[in-house]
Amino acid sequence: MESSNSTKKDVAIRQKLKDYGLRYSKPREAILSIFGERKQHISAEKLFQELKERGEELSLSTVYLNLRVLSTAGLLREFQGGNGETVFDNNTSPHDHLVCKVCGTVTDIPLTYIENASIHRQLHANAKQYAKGWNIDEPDLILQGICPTCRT
Amino acid sequence: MESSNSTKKDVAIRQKLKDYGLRYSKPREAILSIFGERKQHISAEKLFQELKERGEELSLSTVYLNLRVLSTAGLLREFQGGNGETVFDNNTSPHDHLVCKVCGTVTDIPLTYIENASIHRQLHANAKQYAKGWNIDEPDLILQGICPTCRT
DNA sequence: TTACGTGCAAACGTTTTGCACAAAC
DNA sequence: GTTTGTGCAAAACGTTTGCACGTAA
Repeated sequence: MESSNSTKKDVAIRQKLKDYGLRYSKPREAILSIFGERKQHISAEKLFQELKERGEELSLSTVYLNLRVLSTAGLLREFQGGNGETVFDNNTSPHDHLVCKVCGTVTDIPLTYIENASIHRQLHANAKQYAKGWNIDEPDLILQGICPTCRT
Repeated sequence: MESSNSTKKDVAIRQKLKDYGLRYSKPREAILSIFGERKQHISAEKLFQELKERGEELSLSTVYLNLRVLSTAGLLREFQGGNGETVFDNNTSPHDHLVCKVCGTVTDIPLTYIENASIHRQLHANAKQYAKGWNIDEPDLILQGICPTCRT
């Protein structure tokens, strides 16, 4: 059972780690496995809870450490949520973010809706013009607002 | 000396507090006084240091508390800096923000450069279209990048 | 066998909170 | 006189770090 459960995905994740120059470890596989399924941002603490629920045995500090390592390597993207939590998602699908000022919820805004090429080209050009010396080649756009739940 | 030093500005700040339904206190005056001068974002800790340098006697917890109160009242704007610090600026002049992913530096991008009306109208329209139920009437745009200092 | 990942516990920096006192209205 | 702000110290929270051990290559 266990071996049949850890065949294809296992191999894919091992390869991905190798591609990014990282060693394989069970915690890393578990973490990447979750990010592979859910295309949603998640905090270290919540990720740790989810891993525990799945029966994974790893420590919180390992989660923190690997989220950093994986982000630095480029496998994950990291940014500040609205309530002081650092949040991660996988870096594969380009999209912008909508952050609730009240509860900190982070919601994706897919390319097709907000990130049309013209807007980003303008933003990028203008920012570059003003922020000389900055490296903003990857336009990572964050809009703030108040989510439906918090409006009440 | 002291009374002549606290005439006009004092009165203006007292009035502003009253307008926003807040009581006057010496710490609040000192805090608003700083935000009135510098149109720059500042963290609670740095604000506390600056107040101490000016000879103001107030506690760090009072700074935190009042930054919250003043933000909630609408006198200040609050958002997450790049390194887990919450940062505040006064809410008077509309502008966007450029945040360094490495050191957390927050740089203003004035209206004229990045926030031209057309971009914001597009962003706003698109976000509204997608993020139904969200309240994003105040487009507060955050661009991420790496600042000149951290590029090396 | 060497370099790197892990777990634990302790430390850290930022922010919040409880309480007794003081000041504003 | 009542309501609200303050200072202090302690606690809470998210995150990092040091170290001894374990595991991948």
